[in-house]
Amino acid sequence: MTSKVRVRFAPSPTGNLHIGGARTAIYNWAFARRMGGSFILRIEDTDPERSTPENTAQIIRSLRWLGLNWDEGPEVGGAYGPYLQTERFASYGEMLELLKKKDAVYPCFCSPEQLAARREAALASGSSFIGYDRSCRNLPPDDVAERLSSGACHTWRLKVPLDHGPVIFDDLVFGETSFPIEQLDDFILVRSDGTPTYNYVVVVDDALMQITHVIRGDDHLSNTPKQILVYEALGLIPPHFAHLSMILGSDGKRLSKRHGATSVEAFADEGYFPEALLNYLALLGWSLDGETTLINAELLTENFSLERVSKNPAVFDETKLAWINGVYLKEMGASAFIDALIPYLQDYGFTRSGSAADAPGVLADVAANRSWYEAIYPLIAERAKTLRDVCPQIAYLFSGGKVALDEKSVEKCLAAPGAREALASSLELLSDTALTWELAPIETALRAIPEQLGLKPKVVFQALRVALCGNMVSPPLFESIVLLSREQTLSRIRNAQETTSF
RNA sequence: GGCCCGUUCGUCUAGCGGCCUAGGACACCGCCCUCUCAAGGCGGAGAUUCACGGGUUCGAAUCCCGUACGGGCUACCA
Repeated sequence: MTSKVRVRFAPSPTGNLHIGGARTAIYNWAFARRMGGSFILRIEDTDPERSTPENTAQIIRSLRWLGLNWDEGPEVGGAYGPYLQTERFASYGEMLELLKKKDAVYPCFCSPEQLAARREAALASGSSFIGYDRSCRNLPPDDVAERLSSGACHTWRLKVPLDHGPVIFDDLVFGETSFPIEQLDDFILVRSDGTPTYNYVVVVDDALMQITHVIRGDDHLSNTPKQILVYEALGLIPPHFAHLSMILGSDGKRLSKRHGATSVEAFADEGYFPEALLNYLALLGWSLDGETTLINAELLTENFSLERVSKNPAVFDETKLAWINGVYLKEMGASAFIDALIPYLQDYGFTRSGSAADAPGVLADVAANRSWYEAIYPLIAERAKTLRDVCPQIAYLFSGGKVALDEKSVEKCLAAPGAREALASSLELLSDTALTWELAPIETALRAIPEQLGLKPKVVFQALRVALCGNMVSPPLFESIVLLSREQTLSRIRNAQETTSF
């Protein structure tokens, strides 16, 4: 086949975009870009009960957030539209007429109750085949015509060619796969209410949109032979298929809400970067070479290949995602970091003027104190995995002249022998207005204290840390002092002295 | 029940007949660095030798057949 590659991602908007769907979308996109083909987004919204426009909008937002772009689909249009299945009903009807003309389908008048009863009976009798028994397949033509004209309730079923032989296709991930024809029943194409079923619409849409490669979850592997039969009934050549194995939770079961965050949106809210999620998902089930753990969109789209997609299901490991996210955090730079952090600062209500009622908005505060905010970045970049991690760690920078002291830390560091002297000396040195409020002079001055007092550096600095940051664990001390300003630093030391005086 | 698919360190994976006494990454442990925590550097443990059992072959994690386990389909859901 020499025609241009055309692939699609076809989510059904019955919820938000999940990790599994996101990975399928990424692989389709990467494959299209790698092959110089087209990536198409099609919304499968034929289930009116569960599909909503909100979900569609949400899915599109998540795909965009991930950095994916499509050549055809909602929002961008294209020559093979519409791209919402609910707007494509006419073609399903036309194709049904074609199938009727080819005598490839027949009406079935069995009721759902009858079918269920027969299925149960078949199951109970130990029969290996529990599909439709084809009782309407050979009804006398006159009878059929009569029932049809009298408006009898009926579905349309595919007339599976009995002499077909096994349905064989070469899956681009799983290799040659074969299904015995006896296992395939005359499944329903069009329901009694006139709506088409999934295995029918997906074929019509993919055919009409001239999709060349169907890349989707392997829960569809067993549906593939049915769809191939529809292609054949229509007189069409089926596309290539590539099935992707599932993503599992840590317990080895299919990933679901039970496992915590599973939607792309949830990860975005947690403060994961799109580049990091894309990176992680790209390598969850596909590998560049077995060595590469960090990959960006460019490298991915230059090298993606279906041959290197893994057949095994993969367990989703948020710890590794977090590690990757940390790498991106460390590399993004102060400016981008602060921009990304703003929503979280707003969440916590952090501004330089503390929680005063007349505090300016976070946006204005950041704009007015840009360099101060950017100075936070080197303090935190190595200590946080996600943006949401950041705020608790930098809360002490936003509490003004006072900081809440952690009890345990006070006990361990402020109540320790030498702590009082350390605070007193620090207060004295830092009060000296001759001391320039910059990192080097501050650090030089404070580093002299341990020797002067005959104390271990650790004792002195931990006491000061607790006094200033409220906790024995914090970002670097001297840098924090610079950010806190002389006024706040002195105030916090005095405050700590009061707490510890006895 | 039937059909289909899968099975390499805890996890993601490399491996497509000899380079494997199985490599990388995350996680884990230790040491170094150090004002704490991280980060970083160095090292370690970790796969009863590649689910198990048979073959094929001079030679198998790699090919074939069974078994076990897991998953999917078997809907007038998608």
